[in-house]
Amino acid sequence: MQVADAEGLAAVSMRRLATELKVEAMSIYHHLANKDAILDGLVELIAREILAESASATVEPVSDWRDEVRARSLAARRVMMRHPWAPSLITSRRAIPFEIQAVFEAVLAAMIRGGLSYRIAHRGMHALSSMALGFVNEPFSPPAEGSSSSDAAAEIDALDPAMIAAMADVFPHTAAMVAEELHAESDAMLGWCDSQTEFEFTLGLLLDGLDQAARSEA
Amino acid sequence: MQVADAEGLAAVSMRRLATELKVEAMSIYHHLANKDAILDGLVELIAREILAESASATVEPVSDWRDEVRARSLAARRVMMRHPWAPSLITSRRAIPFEIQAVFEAVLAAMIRGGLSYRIAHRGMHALSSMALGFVNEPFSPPAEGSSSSDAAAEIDALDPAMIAAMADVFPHTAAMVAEELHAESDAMLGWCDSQTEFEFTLGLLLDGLDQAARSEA
DNA sequence: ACCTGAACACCGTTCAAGT
DNA sequence: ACCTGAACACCGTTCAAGT
Repeated sequence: MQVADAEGLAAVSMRRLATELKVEAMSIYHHLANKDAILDGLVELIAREILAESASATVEPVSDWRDEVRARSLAARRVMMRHPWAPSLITSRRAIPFEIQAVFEAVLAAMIRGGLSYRIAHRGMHALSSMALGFVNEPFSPPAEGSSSSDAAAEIDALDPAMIAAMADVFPHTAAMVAEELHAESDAMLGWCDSQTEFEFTLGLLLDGLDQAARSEA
Repeated sequence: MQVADAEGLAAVSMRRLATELKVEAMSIYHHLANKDAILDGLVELIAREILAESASATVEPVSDWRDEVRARSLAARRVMMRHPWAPSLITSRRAIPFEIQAVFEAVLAAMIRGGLSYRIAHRGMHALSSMALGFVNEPFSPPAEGSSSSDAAAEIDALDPAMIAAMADVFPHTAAMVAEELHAESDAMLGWCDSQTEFEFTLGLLLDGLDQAARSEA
């Protein structure tokens, strides 16, 4: 992380990391599978930093859900600004890592506590994360590039009810949202997130909001 | 572009491109300065494709500015979906390329024709492009990473009135927006785009819109 | 003017060999 | 169990040499 912050993510190489650790590059492979493990670790550090940074947002019981979501969004942004390489790294990972999922769960929980339906909250999650990260992978459908047929099988497995039930303990709101949206969906073939619908929803929110801002300005 | 679409941007290497052209890798350097020129070319192709794709959006004189902006946003999205490597490539470029600037100008023009102030339109541009691309560089302040002091000088030069006047012929609305925002700004030291303000504005738009969607649902 | 081969300084990763 | 050196198949780029 120090190397990435100082010289960019491109400077983070196995050989560079090795010299930083005063060891040969090949020694690292005795402790970590490959470079992907290091990148996963970086994402994990970012997620933990976001949770720590947003700890202040959860102290007092808030009246308006927007206050907590706003505070958490701004906290995430502060972390991203400290580590400008983070957004593109996170979005480039094939699946959403566990730790990032935990960040999402916290925001989702705030929305649900605020009385939003899972449907609206789901769309809100897409809107907020696209603002902070750009295009974001769906939690359970990583088509990514170079996805082999075995990966496709893994996607389908990840959507089965047993998997969702197992997740309910750790991320209750996320699991509930997935379950409800899956149930409502008639054609689950396209994946439970219809990105096109999410995009158009966010677009409508922004356009209507801008229009209103323009009117209240005049 | 064919290689990038088929195998991802990582597959686009000088050596690979050379074999594709049935030539040695080093020959390319007699025609192009370096790999950056190839990446610039890819961005240029994407921008042209967006303009072609949104051509249909500009045919009829529209009553509501939101219709044209929506059509252009969806056109841009269709192009991005065809070339999933494009958003991260575009955002990773240090400055906004001329051709992408032309795409922005067209959207901005639609907003201004619709009666939006430059201030609201400016914020709208940030909101829309962060949705489509994630964090986006400011057109005249590419801090990027590894920016040398000479780059910093170039930034300041790009903001001088002569530069803005020269741009007015090509991108009139963009130039007008920059001029007006620069004038309004008391402390131009921080750059004419205050990213924090833009972020909070978009965030507020989304939160208020979600709240309204939740209320109208109930 | 255009192309090429060898070379340099890098990558991630494997594998047999050391302690 | 942990580390290492050599090696393999890649990068972008330079430079002197070819036609």
